[in-house]
Amino acid sequence: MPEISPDPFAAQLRAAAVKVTRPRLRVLAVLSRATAALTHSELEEQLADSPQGILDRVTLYRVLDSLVECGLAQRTLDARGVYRFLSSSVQARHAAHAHFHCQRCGGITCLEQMEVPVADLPAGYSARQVDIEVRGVCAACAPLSGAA
Amino acid sequence: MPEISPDPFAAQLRAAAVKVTRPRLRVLAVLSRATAALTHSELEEQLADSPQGILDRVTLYRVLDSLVECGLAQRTLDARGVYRFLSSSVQARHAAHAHFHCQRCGGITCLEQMEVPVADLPAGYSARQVDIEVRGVCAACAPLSGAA
DNA sequence: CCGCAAATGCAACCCTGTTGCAAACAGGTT
DNA sequence: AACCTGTTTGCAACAGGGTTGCATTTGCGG
Repeated sequence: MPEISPDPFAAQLRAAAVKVTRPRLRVLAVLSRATAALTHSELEEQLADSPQGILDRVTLYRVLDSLVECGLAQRTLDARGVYRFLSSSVQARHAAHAHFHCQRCGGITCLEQMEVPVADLPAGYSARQVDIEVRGVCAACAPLSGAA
Repeated sequence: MPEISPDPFAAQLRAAAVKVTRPRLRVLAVLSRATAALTHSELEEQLADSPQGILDRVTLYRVLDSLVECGLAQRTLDARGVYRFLSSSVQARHAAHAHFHCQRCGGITCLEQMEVPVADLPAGYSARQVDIEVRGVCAACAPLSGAA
């Protein structure tokens, strides 16, 4: 009987007012150990390798949904259109700023110094996130940029 | 015998050095009539409604691939991770302004009124285009977004 | 200890995008 | 005009990500 277990993940779940369940604890553990955003299948693999064995695909989706909904995780789309999940604590270190995409080398650079404008939206719209993508040619590629 | 047909889309295809085929003409026509980027299934629907009837799903994908490859269309990912296609001529009119991506329906709206900040770049970098993507919930989806 | 809502697990499904292959076609050649 | 060849089309089947329905289990407050 774990009355108030010392588990920090359980505490996070309680603080977020969601039930403390084994699948949620397992997912939270993997997510907060990760250094980058993981796809559903990457999470599934890592969970399967754990001593507790596989976690149902659908359950994993639903656990992720609940974690996103209660703010403990974030969901983003990667360049292939696949969802990636990130624990919010990890995300906090990588906040909202502009990115530069070099059209020549494909590299992505963070533009920490560029200020993010306030979204000016039509009535009824609500913004959750503003992404700025500047496309052009980076310093390394500038000398070569004659050929498109 | 269409030596040089008056069809402007055929001319575009010839200029791009790809064969002039009925499916390509049909897709180009729909794309250049569109005011926003369309998904594959939206295109499929619009084509099915035309007098020429349905166009094969796979053919549509391949036609879009060829149009993207020859530069007559552009492909982007929407907020749901679904490809959207835009004729390049439409894209030209849509250059530097912000877009709103609804996270619920995936729709993309132009935010004409939102000013685009000047890119503040490190030395050596040059910007060609600044994309602003505001993510959130659009007016149509707002009423539904509580019951996530 | 009970009860109930929430969460889990399983099976089946949908949708987007791809691959393989035979038949049809575009467009230059004779 | 008929021919030839590489491209394109259409069909069927597949793959992977993500979702839905439903019966069973479980967290947790009473």
